[in-house]
Amino acid sequence: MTTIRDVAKEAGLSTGTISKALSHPERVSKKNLEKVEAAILKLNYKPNMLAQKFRSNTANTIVVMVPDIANLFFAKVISGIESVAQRAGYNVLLGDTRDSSNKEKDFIRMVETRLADGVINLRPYKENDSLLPKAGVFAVSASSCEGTPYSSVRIDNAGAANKVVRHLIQQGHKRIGVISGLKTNPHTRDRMKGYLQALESQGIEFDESLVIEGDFNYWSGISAAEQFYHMENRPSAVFCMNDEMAIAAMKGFIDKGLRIPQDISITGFDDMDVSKYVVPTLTTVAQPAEKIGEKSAEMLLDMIQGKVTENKEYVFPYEFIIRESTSAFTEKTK
Amino acid sequence: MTTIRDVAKEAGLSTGTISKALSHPERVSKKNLEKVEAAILKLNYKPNMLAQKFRSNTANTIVVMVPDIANLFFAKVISGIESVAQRAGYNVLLGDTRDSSNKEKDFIRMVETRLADGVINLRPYKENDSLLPKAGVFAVSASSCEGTPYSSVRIDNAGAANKVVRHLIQQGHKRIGVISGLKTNPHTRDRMKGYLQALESQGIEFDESLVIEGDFNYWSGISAAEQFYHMENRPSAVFCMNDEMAIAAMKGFIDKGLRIPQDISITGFDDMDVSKYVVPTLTTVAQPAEKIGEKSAEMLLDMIQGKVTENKEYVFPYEFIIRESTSAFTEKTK
DNA sequence: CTTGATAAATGAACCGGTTCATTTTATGTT
DNA sequence: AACATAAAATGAACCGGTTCATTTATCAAG
Repeated sequence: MTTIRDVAKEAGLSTGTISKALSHPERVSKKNLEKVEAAILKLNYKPNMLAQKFRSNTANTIVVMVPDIANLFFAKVISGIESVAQRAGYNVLLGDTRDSSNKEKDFIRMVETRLADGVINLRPYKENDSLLPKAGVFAVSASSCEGTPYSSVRIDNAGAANKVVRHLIQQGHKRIGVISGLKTNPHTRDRMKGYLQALESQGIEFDESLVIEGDFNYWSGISAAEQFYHMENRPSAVFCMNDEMAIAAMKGFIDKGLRIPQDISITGFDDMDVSKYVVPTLTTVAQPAEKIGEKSAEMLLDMIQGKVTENKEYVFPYEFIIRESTSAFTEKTK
Repeated sequence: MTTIRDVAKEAGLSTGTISKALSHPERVSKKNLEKVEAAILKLNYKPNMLAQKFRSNTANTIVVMVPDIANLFFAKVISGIESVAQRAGYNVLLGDTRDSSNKEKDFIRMVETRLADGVINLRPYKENDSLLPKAGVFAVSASSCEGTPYSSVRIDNAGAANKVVRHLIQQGHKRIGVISGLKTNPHTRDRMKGYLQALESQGIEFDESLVIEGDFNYWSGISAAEQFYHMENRPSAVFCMNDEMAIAAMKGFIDKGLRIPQDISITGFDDMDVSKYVVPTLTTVAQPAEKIGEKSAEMLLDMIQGKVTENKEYVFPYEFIIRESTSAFTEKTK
């Protein structure tokens, strides 16, 4: 392995000059700059970045902790993070935590041990979550929820849910079912809040039996649809807390012979790509995933570079997209 | 920042002993091990991993170059890579190349500069691709195609395409359209080969006008469907080179009033999650994305650790999944 | 041709671990 | 108790960059 000393010898200069030629070429004479270049070329010298990072004590790396990369929403957020990080000369270390808090600890250790400069956490903060914040660890929570105790980027989940449900009510729906995420999930909590606010503001009484707990995955949507189908007094619309369950619910209802939206309206949350492909296309809430990623990365870099010291919260606007899966309430002929 | 020397002083031992206590505790006396532990706890010492990596000259990191993480297939492959890497104590550096070969060069530089030990490339190798292999750079191509000049993991694309098309022919279809990827894409080439082989083996003449070039994205599927729809002698089945275009084509045909599969059969490639959700569900080829990722990582680690020196090729079995979007050919009533 | 000021180059020290030849301590044997 | 041997501990050197106090070169003005 050729080192900077080899280059120095080859060029007939000192190591200090070589180093400066690489980092501050304007402070080296033209003549010597050429010599350095020639020597580097001749020896095919590649500076050892580990040595650089070690000496300068900056990893130029951020860790992104993601519960599951094979989730399109997260993948898009990461994409946004990557583009900002790359532009700033930072590397992105991927931390697939598989929802394990042990693994999260491992990744946080990376910044404690100077391997990375900061962390972006893609899973929402849970109460009593002792993981973050920690002294000396710069952290940002992307896709977070209300009340996160460190810097965070999110949309107004409650407001979005409120908007969706109000729309359904305005379309004449009175019995509006919910397929929620896990009750313990903070997003579930925020979105449920919006649902309840919407009912209340429109003077509709809350019926607990209309809420079926899912887990944000396909099969829970199928199973929830089944339960709704067999219900005595079936809801005329179902607010699903993500698109995956919404698409599953549609499939579930269709297989039972219901028509969407004529017999039952369905709404989702996230606006995954597929949501505009499915038949019928899905009414849903779009989160600017890529932008959330970009903003998170920008906020983290600002903290790392000392431009910002206190925690901040950034709330992105969401977009409510009305497509084919919802329509006005009509008295059904059974 | 507390260093190993601080710990040594606190414990009344030498740095060498501390270092050994951390890496080879069995070679340190019990008594001193306890002292070390106490000192570390007291000082809250975290070893500087950058220094470790620098000294030992092993990054324990692999770079994964991906053209686009927000693509579910890639995301799954990455997920597989991550799980293997994590288990082996390796970190995964994410390299979103956005299809730019400049960015690929940047990421390859990371292994040349000792920042990473190897590279997994998720985009297929193109002819005259001077990027890899390079001296001293361990590389594996996941999701590759025939004739990749370095270690690679892939499925038999040609064979899979052959199987799909043969199935359609056996169902009585004679005019089988193709929505291909970009002609320059190696996967397109391999799958096209399979299509041609299937036709030939069944004695059907190739009609060039039945091949419409797409780009693997949704809109190209829509546009191709439009072209097929207006064709004089429309095909009775269309082989799409990925699911996204297949789903788009279905939507395109449905919007024109065609029924699937009664009026036209559609097949995809990849078996994205959605493909079992769409109506009708899509007949397609499943690639074991996660396993491809795992295998790629295993192969790379074997190379890095010197267990394997020559290039290898691993071909995974694919799975042909027949769903609702295909049926036997029937004479249509226009 | 000095002189002074500025720009450029030098090279030793340093970052915080690991390594290994050497010394010290512990263990076992007769 | 004396000795051989093995186990444990030591600490200086090292990895390959960067940094900075110091030295040397450059150039304009007197």
